[in-house]
Amino acid sequence: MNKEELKNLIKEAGLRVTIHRLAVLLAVVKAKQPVTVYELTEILRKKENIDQATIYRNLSSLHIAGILRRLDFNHGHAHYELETGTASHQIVCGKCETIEKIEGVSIDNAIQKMIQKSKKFKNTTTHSIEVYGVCKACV
Amino acid sequence: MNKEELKNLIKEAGLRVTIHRLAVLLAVVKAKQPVTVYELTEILRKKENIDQATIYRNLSSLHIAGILRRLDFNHGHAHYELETGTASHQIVCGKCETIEKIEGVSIDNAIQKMIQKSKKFKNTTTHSIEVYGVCKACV
DNA sequence: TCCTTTATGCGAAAGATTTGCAAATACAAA
DNA sequence: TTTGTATTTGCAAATCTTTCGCATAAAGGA
Ligand SMILES: [Mn+2]
Ligand SMILES: [Mn+2]
Ligand SMILES: [Zn+2]
Ligand SMILES: [Zn+2]
Repeated sequence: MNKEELKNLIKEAGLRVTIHRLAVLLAVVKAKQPVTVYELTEILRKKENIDQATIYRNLSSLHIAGILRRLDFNHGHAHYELETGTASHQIVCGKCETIEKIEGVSIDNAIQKMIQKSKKFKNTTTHSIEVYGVCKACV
Repeated sequence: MNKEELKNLIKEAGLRVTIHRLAVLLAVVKAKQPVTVYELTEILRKKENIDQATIYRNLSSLHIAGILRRLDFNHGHAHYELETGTASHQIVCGKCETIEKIEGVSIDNAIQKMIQKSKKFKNTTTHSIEVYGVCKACV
């Protein structure tokens, strides 16, 4: 995902391509893990002169537009990552705040079964699995 | 899970069985969905004279003891349910705050694969799947 | 360039959770 | 049953996270 592609994502969502919005999106995409507002503030305040409220508003608009995914991990604060498709699988340490993203494992069958069993939902868009444990560093 | 069994859970965790702690646990267990602090406050303030801080502290101690599971659902506040085993599977509406618990779908194979792929974790304890979509009422 | 809508900065407010401290309570030992 | 000590609670204040109001600035189509 290069800068031009990200610009197009924003445009296609009907949002305006501002310096700050692009910078927020770029920072989320560059991060190796789902990134918090606190971390984004650190990253962006150095280069840009960007207000905290602007970060929150852009994360929100990009999330509503379906460009970003929001994850909480039961940390009491939000984390964001690029909404790439339908799945986001992570292992989360219950002691420290380590998160490890795991790719390449599908649970599509299980999701289909869940939708079949559901009474309130006809179909779904995305899903996330959080597997909890204690990481090697914390054992 | 009756009151005596819950008392034993608390004792086995090395915690003291106080009226408030038992009331909090009982209220969580009785709820049909993962319950929020706000809801617990409403429920418990009527019968008991219990402070908000006491609710938070008991939810925390019961969670740390492994008796309660905490779930956020990206709502910006915590929800709690009884920690029954290893899995908690929900479908969550992205518009309203509807949550539907789905039971009877296993993803143990996928979890095993995730642990195999992990570099930071040797084993794990619990997991949750949140499937996101828009519920029939919100479509 | 002009116009209208959308985005931003700033400060304040709201919502969620945690903390310090003194008083009350649980419960094991005597 | 009484006593002693560690845990729990109430209360108020603090902290952390997120949202909002409003005036100004910027985006982007006409
Ligand atoms: Mn975090
Ligand atoms: Mn909720
Ligand atoms: Zn850890
Ligand atoms: Zn809904």
